[in-house]
Amino acid sequence: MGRPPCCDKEGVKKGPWTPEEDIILVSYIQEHGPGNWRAVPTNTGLSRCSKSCRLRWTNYLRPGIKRGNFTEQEEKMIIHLQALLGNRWAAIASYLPQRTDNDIKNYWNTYLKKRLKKLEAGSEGSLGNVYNSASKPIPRGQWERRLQTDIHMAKKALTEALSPNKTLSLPEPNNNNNLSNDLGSIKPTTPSLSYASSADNIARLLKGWMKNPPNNKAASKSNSVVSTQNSFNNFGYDTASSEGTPSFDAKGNTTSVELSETFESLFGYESLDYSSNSEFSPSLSPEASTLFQDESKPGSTIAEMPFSLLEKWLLDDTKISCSDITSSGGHATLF
DNA sequence: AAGTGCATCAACCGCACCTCT
DNA sequence: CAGAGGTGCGGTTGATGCACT
Repeated sequence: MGRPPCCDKEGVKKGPWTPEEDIILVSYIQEHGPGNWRAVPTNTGLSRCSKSCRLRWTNYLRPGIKRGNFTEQEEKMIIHLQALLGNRWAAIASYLPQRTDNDIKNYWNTYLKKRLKKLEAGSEGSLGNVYNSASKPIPRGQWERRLQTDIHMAKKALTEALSPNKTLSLPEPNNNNNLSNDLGSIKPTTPSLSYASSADNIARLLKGWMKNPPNNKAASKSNSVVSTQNSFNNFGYDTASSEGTPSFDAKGNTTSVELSETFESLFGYESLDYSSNSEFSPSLSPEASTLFQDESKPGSTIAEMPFSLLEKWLLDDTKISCSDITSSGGHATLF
């Protein structure tokens, strides 16, 4: 017996979302919160598939999303994480605040993959810098070995971080900047700004829409959320109390592990430039928060999820010794 | 200026997983 | 335990814009 489609194909609108649809969707979510997507088209009157609504929200309308212009640090992170995790874009996105898996996937497929290919082909690209701060071209084998070493270092650090005698700091929501800078300690993060910045994000979108009337494609992309930006403060995410107060924190679990900075330090990155964007502070993206704490799963906590994830990762790989890594012929086939 | 090819990215599709009954 | 429904994820597509000729 075949499964019925998530939505009947007839009467379901496809294609780009209009600002009006965005407004409707955002208003609804504002009122009811994300989730129960099945009910969204019914309750809003949108002629959209529930999946389409969810996608639109998570990839575009959701507050706290940073779009375009990947920084060099983000680029490096993506490359490292892709090597570590493979094409698990959602997982990768969880380490890149503000970025959606779709965004990262697109960026990888359209840009990074090609550059890496070029690199592999022997041509020098700036990506060579990822593994060579001196910006010198490095032979493939060399940078791959270097990658392997980085991976090993990351794992080692994580192992230390997760070891019983190394306590993770689980800061108060507003205290997340005051974390150990110990290389091995994994910085917990709060999902804070994600939703906290929602109003700002939406305001930005709105600005764009104002500048580009709805008949313009770009306008239809962003904007929308006009009348709702202020009310995001009551979004159920408590963006108002915002000053970074995690909205997801309703359950009192703000102890997610932020690996991004761990990776940064592990790989010698400079800090991601959150400071350049006052809206941002290091934290998990909503994506990450979703990964680590499903809103619909009361039992799970931010604290638990990343640990199990990391533990699994470590356990899966503790068999791979450093020597294995460095002598494996230089291929990042860890999984 | 017009035509063509390429790049980008939002959105769709299908599968897998999870939860509930 | 099994089946159904809901959600999430990754791969892929298609529309659009841009660059080049």
